[in-house]
Amino acid sequence: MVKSVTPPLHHRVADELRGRISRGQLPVGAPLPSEAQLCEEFGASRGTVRQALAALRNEGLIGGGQGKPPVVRQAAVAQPFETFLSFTRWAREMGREPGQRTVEIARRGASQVAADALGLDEGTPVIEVLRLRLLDGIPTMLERSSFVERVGRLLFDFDPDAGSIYAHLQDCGVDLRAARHTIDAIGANEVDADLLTIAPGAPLLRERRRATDATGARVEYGDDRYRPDLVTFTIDNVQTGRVSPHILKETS
Amino acid sequence: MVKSVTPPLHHRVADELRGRISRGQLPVGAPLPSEAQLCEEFGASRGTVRQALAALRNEGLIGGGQGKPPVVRQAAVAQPFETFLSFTRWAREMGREPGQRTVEIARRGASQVAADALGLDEGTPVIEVLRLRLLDGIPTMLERSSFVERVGRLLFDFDPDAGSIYAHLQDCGVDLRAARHTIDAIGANEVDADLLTIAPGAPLLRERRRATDATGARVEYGDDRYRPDLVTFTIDNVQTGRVSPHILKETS
DNA sequence: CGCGGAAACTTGTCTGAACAAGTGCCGCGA
DNA sequence: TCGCGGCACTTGTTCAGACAAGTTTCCGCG
Repeated sequence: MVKSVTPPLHHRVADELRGRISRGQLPVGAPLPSEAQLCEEFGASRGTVRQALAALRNEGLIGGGQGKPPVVRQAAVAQPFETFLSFTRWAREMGREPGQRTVEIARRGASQVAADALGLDEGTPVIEVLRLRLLDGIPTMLERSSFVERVGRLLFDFDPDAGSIYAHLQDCGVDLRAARHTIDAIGANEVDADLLTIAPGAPLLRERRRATDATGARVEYGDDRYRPDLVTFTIDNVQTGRVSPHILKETS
Repeated sequence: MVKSVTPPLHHRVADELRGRISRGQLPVGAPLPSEAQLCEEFGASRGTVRQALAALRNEGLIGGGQGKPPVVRQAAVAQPFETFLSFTRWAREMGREPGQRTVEIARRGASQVAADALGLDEGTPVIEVLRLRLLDGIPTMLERSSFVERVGRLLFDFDPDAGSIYAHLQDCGVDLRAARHTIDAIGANEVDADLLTIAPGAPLLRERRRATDATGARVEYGDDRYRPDLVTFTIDNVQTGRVSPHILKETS
């Protein structure tokens, strides 16, 4: 039984506007309808409409100043967040062909490290996924994920070789909101070396990830190991101005 | 004549709360005062307080769900730009004692890699600096920098063991403005291993840097190699919101 | 003592209103 | 014709109130 409630009005307004922008109905640079017009169109009060506009502003979709109607800024924003979350999407954006092979998916007691990162007791059941990621057929990254049971459960009725785990979770109503990534280097162990077709002990670029949902509850602990000759991380910094540092993964 | 207007109330509320969080007055995990309490404290209406809380929420500073008071998610963070630029300042902010030993400072023809990064011809004179950086006396990072001659020249009337090269350049009117950092992993070579007191071939976390001044001219190419057991990079991502991801270096 | 449920409390959503502040345009006057 | 003032329109800020929905607390009943 799916609980099917109509989403809040300000969400519907925001979604509708997002849709018009992404459909090109509101082209880049075009001014949005005034708040008063939106109020009338959606039968909402101004506060509600402003709430929707604030959301779009946050996403960088619209900009504009006082006295002037808001203006469409850009159609598709590649959130840096996605960069780390969806290997599939990232690869395609780079013009490479993503591939993957699920080595293992299992329900077992959390390891010391994973339990610690998820705030669980060691041995609490979690769902572990071990996937080998390919770029144009070349083994590129090894992904070890531990999901808390509440979320990982959703993965058993899903073919992990089909596509993005995150996209599937999103569809199931899990909304990954924030993540903390820790980047370091580590030597390849026997398993790493075997799957990534490199020598044991070879340096790997490691990204460990702790993802949380909207409530701040920890949902996933991940350990991704990249071949540093194939993937690097890039950060752009600007001292003055308010350009946000951009994080990119790049292939070489 | 400075136009001194009092900022909007919801900004003042948000700033005050941000301050309490970064001062540790509201520790991580602690619940914020309820909206009603904040209304009374600031003499604001609930709408205004909610506007302030919404700002903090999409900065990722607070989280929480309906029915529960919002919870402090993470403390405020340092300026990401400085993080990569000044080892000295970063170390002190971490409460560690920075140290350094200048292994070499020389004027010589640029290597292939450095020339490429600086947009020079191979063999064009550059100033190269090789410094070993210490944390609490422990060799932690090996820094190889190549400065274009115009800037590097300023380094000869400066004691590189005294403190920050960047601070000195800033004093000399060189205005480092932007940088692109590329992060990967690499095995330690003989020199690295010797200076960092690790085994040859051990994995190192490498950050390569291309810094430009205000005019966009390339000024420095750097290759920093960190012991991954001592230093990691951390990136915080929040999905909604236009908030810049924060990049941190952390010691372990 | 334990458990269920009601009550109190908290945040989420929405409305309607008012004033301030910034922008753009139109028309009047020089 | 040109310039400038003012008006109409827009967004920004703030308030007060109402109901919905989720959480916590606590009391009374078994």
